[in-house]
Amino acid sequence: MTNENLELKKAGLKVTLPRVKILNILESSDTRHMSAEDVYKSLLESGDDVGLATVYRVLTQFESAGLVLRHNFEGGHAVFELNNDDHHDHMVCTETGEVIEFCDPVIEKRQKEIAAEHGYEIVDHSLILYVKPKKS
Amino acid sequence: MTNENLELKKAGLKVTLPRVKILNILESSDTRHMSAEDVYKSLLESGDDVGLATVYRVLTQFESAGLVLRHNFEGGHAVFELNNDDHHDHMVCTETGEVIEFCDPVIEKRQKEIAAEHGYEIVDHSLILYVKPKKS
DNA sequence: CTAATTGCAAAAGCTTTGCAGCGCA
DNA sequence: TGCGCTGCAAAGCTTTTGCAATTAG
Repeated sequence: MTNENLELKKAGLKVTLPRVKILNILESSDTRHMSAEDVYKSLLESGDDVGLATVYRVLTQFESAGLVLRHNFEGGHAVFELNNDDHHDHMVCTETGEVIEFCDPVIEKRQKEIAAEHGYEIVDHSLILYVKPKKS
Repeated sequence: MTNENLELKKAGLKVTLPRVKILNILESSDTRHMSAEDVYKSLLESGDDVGLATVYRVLTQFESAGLVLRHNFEGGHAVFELNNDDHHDHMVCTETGEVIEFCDPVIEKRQKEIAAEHGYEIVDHSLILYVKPKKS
């Protein structure tokens, strides 16, 4: 049994064609961050006839199962990426749209401390830097 | 001339009733962070007949003018707050919806450094901590 | 007076949902 | 076979836009 199928089973999801195909696209795409529309178009290009509604449903199920992460960058639509369990934040280039991942222990630590100072603990967090190439 | 009117003039916007009223609501509301819908409902409650479309248009103009800031917290709708020129980030309580503002120099500094390490400079950033009350 | 602004309704864009039919276990 | 899944179309939500009427300067 393939790796994808195992992941689906573990998530308690039936191994269906649309789910396997969507998982494949997320795994093989060279852009790690895709919108539902991106995934949908990618399916169409591969000649696979999957409805957009199904793409949304499957991505939402994957998110609940912890297989993918959903981000709300600016621009009105959500983007999804495979969850590799290596937490990171994002830097989005405002000129090229390029997305760079990073993780900074100093920031992570301060976040926890700040929440604690206010009597809270962190459930989740979202840090996005909107950047542009530096003139050197 | 009132303070609000001056702010509008400075922003190059005609001093119209809807604009003054919306600015007033933002200034006098006890919840600093309001959605367009919140502002709209608040207007209706005051007996002011302003269209929702106008609320959106005015808030967008205010944002362009630097009078307000727009944030995309989770939940599918944007929230607006008056821009006091004191930069801060946000902590949103997932249980009560309460919004707490904070600013941490250590994090701010690291953000700039990280962007620079990748050859970028920061245009804008968004840091939101989703938190819950800590069991003590 | 004239250009900017508004209100209404319609449209747009992303996402979700109802339902009948299809497919995996 | 049976329940879950899919596709389609329709609806939902927030936000934007076209246009005629109104208003500020």
